[in-house]
Amino acid sequence: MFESMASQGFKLPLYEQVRLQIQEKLARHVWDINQPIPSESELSDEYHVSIGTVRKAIERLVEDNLLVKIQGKGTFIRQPNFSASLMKFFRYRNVAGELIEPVGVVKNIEKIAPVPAINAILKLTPKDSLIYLERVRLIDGTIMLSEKIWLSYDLFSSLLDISLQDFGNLLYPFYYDRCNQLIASANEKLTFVKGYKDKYLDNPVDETLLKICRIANNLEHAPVEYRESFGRTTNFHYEVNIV
Amino acid sequence: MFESMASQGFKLPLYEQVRLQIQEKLARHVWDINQPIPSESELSDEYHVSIGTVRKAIERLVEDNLLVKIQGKGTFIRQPNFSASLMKFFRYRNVAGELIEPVGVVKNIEKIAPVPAINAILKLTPKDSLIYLERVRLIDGTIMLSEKIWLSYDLFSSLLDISLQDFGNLLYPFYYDRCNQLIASANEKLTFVKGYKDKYLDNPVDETLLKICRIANNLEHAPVEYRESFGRTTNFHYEVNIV
DNA sequence: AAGTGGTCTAGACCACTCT
DNA sequence: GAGTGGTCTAGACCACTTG
Repeated sequence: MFESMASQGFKLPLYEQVRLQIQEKLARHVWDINQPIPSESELSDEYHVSIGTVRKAIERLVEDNLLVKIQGKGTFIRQPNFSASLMKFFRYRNVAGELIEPVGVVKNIEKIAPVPAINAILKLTPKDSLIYLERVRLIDGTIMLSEKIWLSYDLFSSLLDISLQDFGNLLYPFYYDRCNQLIASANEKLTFVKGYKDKYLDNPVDETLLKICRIANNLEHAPVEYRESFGRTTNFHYEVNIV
Repeated sequence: MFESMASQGFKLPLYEQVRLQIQEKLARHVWDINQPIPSESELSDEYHVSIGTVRKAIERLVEDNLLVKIQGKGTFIRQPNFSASLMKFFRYRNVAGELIEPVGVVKNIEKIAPVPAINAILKLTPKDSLIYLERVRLIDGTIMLSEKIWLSYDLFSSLLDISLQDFGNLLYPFYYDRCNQLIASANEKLTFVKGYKDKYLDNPVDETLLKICRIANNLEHAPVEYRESFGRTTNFHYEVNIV
């Protein structure tokens, strides 16, 4: 670990250095996703640190939801579960009275010039290009939400190769599969607007609409998506756990 | 630690037993809140376990926000900070355009008979009495939110001794000081209602109102408060971090 | 200098899973 | 039985705070 001590600066604890090395290997998909990663004793041999130090490094990665330990079997790479995702907070009640996730349909995706406010939010330089995406969300075939999404062009350019109808119901799996960006956390602000007329949303002009602004972050806590959603309040349902 | 091993059942790891012992002392206010708790080596002597085991127990209590470690000084009991609390998510924009927390005024508090639905939410037996509390929240002197709050009578009976005007702007400090209940987590559901006429809220009858249902939990993760808030959407602002 | 928590080690034994 | 992670120990040295 001596070279990495030098390259990382002398202040970083050993277990943090080990953590970064493992995290880097995870990002490079060095290990088979269906097999356990090397055991703690193997890793302690590989990095020439004690097993306790490896355990502490892995402990951190488990906290960050990158790894899962299973006693007796090994330590595994966590598979993101988008269908039961923590990212899904709002639902609508359908005609049957069930709370369901609105179906998503992408209407437009294009490369656009930088927008100062958005570039600032996504912590990009003022001259970085963006991807702009329009998407609607439907309940029982009716558009309830209209979403405007901005992404870094550099990170997400491969999304432009997908034709609109090939986008599935969820976007985040595409971010993950195509662009290697796993959305791990987010900040949401809910406010209300009145007199807003949306391109896709068929709302009475005097109706109060919900506006949701989301900044979504990847595993490295870097903001990678900014989203503004305009939604009808009828049958809307938002649920969140606060800790 | 042998007696406690017997009383706790033989399955609980040592560090969990130590954690529970420390947690119990915290609940009984055994230690001065302005002084560090006994050092890790003192605790390892007291409980006859290794220092690593004490460290693991304390680690858990730090994660639960019960303790704070400061290197070189010691481990301290965490003081709840209600004014900058994690519990404050919604704000309103005042006439000056600033986002502020609405001022809270308690209008009514009384002991009431059990309500099956509420008793179920608070995980009480069907015959446990309740405390019912009505409260309004104001911005610039205008009532924007009307809150109905239900609490366990057994846990919160001492609140009945407080006269209405002595309740401060915040309720949770009273829960903590008078009833030893620290609110540590919560679940909130936001929906909308139309045609609801509130006793305190001076809203047009056709106005869409926000309805917030909150279940708030103490440090032991037990639900202790159920709250339904009806609010006007004008200038409303809700913000949450999702992890 | 003394005391605190922070890092790191080496090794023991236990509980669980697979074959 | 062999291999995995889970628990627990005993002791070393470092970094920070206070007197």
